[in-house]
Amino acid sequence: MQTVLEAISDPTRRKILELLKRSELSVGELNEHFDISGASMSHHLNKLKAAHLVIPRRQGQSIYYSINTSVFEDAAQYVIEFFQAQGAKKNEQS
Amino acid sequence: MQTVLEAISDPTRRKILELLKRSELSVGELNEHFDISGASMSHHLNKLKAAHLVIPRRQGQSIYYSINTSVFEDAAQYVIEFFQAQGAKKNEQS
DNA sequence: TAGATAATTAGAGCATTGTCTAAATATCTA
DNA sequence: TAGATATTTAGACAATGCTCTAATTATCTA
Repeated sequence: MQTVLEAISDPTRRKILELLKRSELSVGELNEHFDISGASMSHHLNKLKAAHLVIPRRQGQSIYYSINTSVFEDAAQYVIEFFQAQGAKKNEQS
Repeated sequence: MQTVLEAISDPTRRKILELLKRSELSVGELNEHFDISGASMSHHLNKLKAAHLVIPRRQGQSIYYSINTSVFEDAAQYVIEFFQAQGAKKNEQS
């Protein structure tokens, strides 16, 4: 979970995830949405891969990335619970 | 929101928040739960303050910190939406 | 097989982060 | 007012992160 939270703490990587939520994209297609080098894009994709948030699929010369739904949902669950515990505390007090 | 996500990407700060969700604590009381110096604890509390996730209250020589509920809930909402959009996409596809 | 294209890896530069000790600030109490 | 206690700030240090260009790897195609 640590790698997931670090992964989504960077704005570029959150934007990558937002784009991939809409559709699978190649590295080149992804990079059209940013002002960074291909090497930097690879760096961010490596972090997302390390957190198992994305999955690469080679097709010819291109590599297409897509969201790893199961990890994405696990992360959602963790973060939601982390924050909602406060709501629970509030109810206890009232 | 950026500062909030960076704030919760650190394990020490998440643990601080978990402790404060249960009850307001002074810096010294908080620090008993960690193996770091008081200066490091101050550093983390500064980050949490910068994200408006916690609120300090001086009482005598001690400073008590508590969760800033409204920001905490805003952050929850943001993160939930960020992750749940993927669920929405899944439904579209099915 | 060469050359072109797509992506990753290597290596360096610079900023940021988390840690520490020491010094400074704020408050209490004798 | 002095000394003690609680916390923050200053300054330094090592590790990590994001960026770049250049080189490397993998694939396709003529």
